[in-house]
Amino acid sequence: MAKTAALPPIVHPTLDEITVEGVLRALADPVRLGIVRQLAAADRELACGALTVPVTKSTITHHLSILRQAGIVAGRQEGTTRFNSLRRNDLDALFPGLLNGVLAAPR
Amino acid sequence: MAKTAALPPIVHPTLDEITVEGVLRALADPVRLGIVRQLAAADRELACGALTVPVTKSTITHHLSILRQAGIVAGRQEGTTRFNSLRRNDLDALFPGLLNGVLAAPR
DNA sequence: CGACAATTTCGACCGGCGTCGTACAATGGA
DNA sequence: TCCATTGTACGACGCCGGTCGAAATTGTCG
Repeated sequence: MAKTAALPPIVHPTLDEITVEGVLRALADPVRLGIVRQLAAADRELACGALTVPVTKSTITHHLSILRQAGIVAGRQEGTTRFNSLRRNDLDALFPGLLNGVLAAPR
Repeated sequence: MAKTAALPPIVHPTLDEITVEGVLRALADPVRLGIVRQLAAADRELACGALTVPVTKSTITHHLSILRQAGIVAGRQEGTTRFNSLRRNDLDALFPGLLNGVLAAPR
């Protein structure tokens, strides 16, 4: 009981808070790019643990935080699990073609 | 004397040497993004000195070098002046929509 | 030739970021 | 109730990269 009411409210930037530079900075890291690619390929929500990345969990948390702040990823809490999804619609609306161009890249 | 430049041979990556991560890293800097925007807006070659950026000349050189190595900018030497242009066609071929998305961004 | 203009190179500084390990919190089951 | 699972918070460390100033290179014009 005694809910310490401390569960971190997951905040996401609104459309007008998302900047192209923030998005580019967030994507300009191999680990984060890998995460985005996996989310795009899965085309559904993925838990942190379902991501295949060459770093420790705490680092994953850090990267997901950056991706969320940049407006690229949305997070939804369910129990002890946090599901992450691509904000594809929002990104396409703001920067048409950007995400496609990135994902279509051979490398 | 038929001038065959003994100047620094300006090297540019070929299409298959350009990586999306390199491009994203290069674009993920406000100064470089400003340079790219100016080149895109001008739609022609621009000399270093014609760029409006809040840094020193030597820093501009550094940024242009990175943009060139990333495959975003092409350089052409003429006298003491170096003209820079966007490799728009190449980028569009590799990452269709990426450049447009970036340039169309409100901010 | 000599002065000037355009840009690069070099060296140095320093702040930020990616990384890890450990400790901690919340949840759901045995 | 105890514990396993899942993820976050925090502090520390090392390195990469953006910045500058000064010196060097190259070309142009008197």
